[in-house]
Amino acid sequence: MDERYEPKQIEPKWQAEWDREELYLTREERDRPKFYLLEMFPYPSGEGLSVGHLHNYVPCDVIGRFKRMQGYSVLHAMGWDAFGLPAENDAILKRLHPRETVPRYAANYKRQLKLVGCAYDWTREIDSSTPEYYRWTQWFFILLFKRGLAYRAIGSQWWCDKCRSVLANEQVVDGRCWRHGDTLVTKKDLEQWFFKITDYADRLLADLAAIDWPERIKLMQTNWIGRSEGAELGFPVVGFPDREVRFFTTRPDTVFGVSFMVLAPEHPLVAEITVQSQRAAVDRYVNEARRQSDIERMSTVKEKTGVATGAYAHNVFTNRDIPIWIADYVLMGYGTGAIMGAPGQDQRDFEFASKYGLEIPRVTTPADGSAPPADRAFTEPGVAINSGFLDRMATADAIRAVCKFAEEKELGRATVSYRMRDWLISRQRYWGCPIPIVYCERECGIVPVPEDRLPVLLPDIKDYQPSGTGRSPLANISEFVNTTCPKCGGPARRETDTMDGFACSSWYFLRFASPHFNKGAFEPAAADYWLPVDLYVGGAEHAVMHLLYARMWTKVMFDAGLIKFNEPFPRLRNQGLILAADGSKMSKSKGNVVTPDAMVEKYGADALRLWEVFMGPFEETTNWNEDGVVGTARFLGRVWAMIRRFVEVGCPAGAPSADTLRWIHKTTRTVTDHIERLRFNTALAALMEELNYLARLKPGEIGRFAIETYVLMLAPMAPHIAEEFWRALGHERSVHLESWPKFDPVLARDEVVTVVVQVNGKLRDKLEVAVGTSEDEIRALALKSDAVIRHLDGKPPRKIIYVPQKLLSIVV
RNA sequence: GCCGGGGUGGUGGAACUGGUAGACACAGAGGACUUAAAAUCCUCUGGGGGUAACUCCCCGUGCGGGUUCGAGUCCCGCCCCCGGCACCA
Repeated sequence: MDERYEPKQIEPKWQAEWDREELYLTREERDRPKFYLLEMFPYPSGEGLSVGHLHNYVPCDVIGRFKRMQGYSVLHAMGWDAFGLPAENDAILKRLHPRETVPRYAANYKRQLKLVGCAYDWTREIDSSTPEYYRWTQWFFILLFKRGLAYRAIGSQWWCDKCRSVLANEQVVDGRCWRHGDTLVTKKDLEQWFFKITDYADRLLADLAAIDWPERIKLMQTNWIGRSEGAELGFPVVGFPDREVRFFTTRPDTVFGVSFMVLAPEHPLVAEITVQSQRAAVDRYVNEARRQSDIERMSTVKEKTGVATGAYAHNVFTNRDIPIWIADYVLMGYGTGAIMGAPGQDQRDFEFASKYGLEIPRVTTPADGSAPPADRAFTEPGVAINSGFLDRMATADAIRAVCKFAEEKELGRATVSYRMRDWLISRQRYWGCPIPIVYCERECGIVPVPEDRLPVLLPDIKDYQPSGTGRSPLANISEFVNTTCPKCGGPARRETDTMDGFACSSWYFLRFASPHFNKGAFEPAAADYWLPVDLYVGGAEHAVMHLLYARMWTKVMFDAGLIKFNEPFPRLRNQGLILAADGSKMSKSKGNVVTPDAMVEKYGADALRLWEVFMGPFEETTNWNEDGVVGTARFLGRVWAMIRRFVEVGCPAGAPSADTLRWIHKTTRTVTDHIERLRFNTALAALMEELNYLARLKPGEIGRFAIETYVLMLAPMAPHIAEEFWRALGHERSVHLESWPKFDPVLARDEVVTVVVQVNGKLRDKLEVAVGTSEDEIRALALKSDAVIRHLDGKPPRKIIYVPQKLLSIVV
């Protein structure tokens, strides 16, 4: 060993050696317990990895190495979420081609991950933009299609002018595009492909109970799915014998208080029922609503607006005709696009009715007999009044009664509504997985491409820029578009839209189990062994996108009998964000990105790794502070000095003292426990504490056992230096093939404990006593203590509380 | 507005189920080594006060109350920060 710790002398050397030994190939030994560890696979960006990204990858690498040492077969691989808008947008900006940039960026990510010593099995690397991969994305599309879960529909869709494509609901954030925060989305009428995720709403909701995920992610999904129980009812339109306004309500008990109806401006009935005198005003309002951005339209602070259609509906409960209005607070996409106005019991309806002078009947009153508020709606459950056959019923009973009545009279039924919409997956873009569908020009209609003719290859074209016409650039490639119908052989045209990038990431976790399998998306036996993922780690930003989609696809595969599990990620954790030193986000445009390359150059990969885990709790957001790397580098230098001294005197076997033995076992216990609980910062602190103890001893007093145990525990976090130590200690084989040390709880036990003595709840003395000292002895010792006597002030103790081996509390 | 998460020294953060607040580090101060500097090592380091000295005293985990022998931790009421949702009938 050199006198000084020089990371540059050892890190490249061991990385090359590990590669040569193929140390990190997955050991797929099916009789061993398995551990499938997975980070959300990244979209390789041109900016490369920052030290912020490593706050995810380094701790996961620690877990993978730790589990491997514990004897698990570990699957830990990396791949690239390469298809999709982010990659294409970047290439457009740089006037390059994604086919060129994506592999280049991915290679750079890979280089950086290797630079910091991450132990991925690179023989399992995957790239979602390669035909070997997207062939199976297409296969899944067809699976969904065949199961009735992929359908085509026309409708008003979110459109981003910068992406020049439609977007899914999940990709619209605050009325803006998820990739272009400065661009408000608009609506466009297009025929599009959807996945019927709403069919899975109930299961996606119910199965959340059984998975170990951060509570806040579960909540976001729960809110996103937005399940509401209620009833769907219909009131006839006066003067239109075969027309009715159908509406959904969560409060069918308030039907006797319905004094008006409101349709969404886009509602198809509007054009039909509007009376001549109102037509101009209605048209103006509808156009205005369409022009408005949704961020304006959905603002809750905005005053309610609306226009009467002049038409009336018949409230079959009150037997009265009530006006039908249109208003933009009613959304076409939820329920039926129409509501009943019950202003006495709904605050929004109350505001609307107040503004337009509509009647405000009160049909619910507080159960305790108090008066309902006069200046707003009473929205709580209570007791029905002025409600015919519902009078005096509690809200819950009245709801049931109305549903029963409605079913008997065929007016409607109890039902459940969700705010989640189907997943719009068509994109009018080039860089995505082609949708494997053909439109037959004779009579076969929509025909899926047969499985044995997959993949539908993405043509290699130069001008891939989105057209903005609502059609993908693929529509201009006649060789691609024109084909024959797989069914009848007649002339046919290909679907030219590509899939949302989130389709590719909805099944990739299965691909790692058998990444080169070419007879299916995955090899069943491999999937059975490895899946589901034992620990899934990624950012919280995917809560209602990737994480919801992947759960849906998994359930589809489960239903199709392809896999035996129905949740892909039973245990999920979100790593905390690393911000720049000033608390802002790291970005190239701000020039505040700290790269692993710079940190490795300055301090070495191991010191960087240690600081990544030491700077704070894994799941919490922290600001980057380079000074900390100095500290972890210094720590490694001190370990180096200790081990060098030990090696120089010939690695004496030594006979550790009881104290030393206790330190070893206690530290092993702490480090094991804390890594398991993903508390890497405190695991490392325990190793630092033990070093502070060991470094004061002479090599002969420490002994080989203590040194080796220490090196083994350091290995997952600082793999290079640990390898250097291990070999210097005379071992032929890599430290990373060794077993994780076990601790002996008996040897870890303290011989002396500190018992705290309190008088009236304040700490007054500390007694160092042998473990097992009796309460009586401790009481006697405490009452003899000068400090205690002083604070007792001559009074006799009224009460003494004893917490064994910990504390004695005297009350006077 | 609603729903989560959080607020602890100069800084990052420790403190398992109510039981020694500030582990482990960073920064800072002083000292050793050195011609000097860097590196390294040692000591001190929440605030205030007291003492010849100490094993001394008081205060202290966003704010105000409460429960308890004992509260960073539990309860009630506020303030602030971060994240999510936001007219979903």
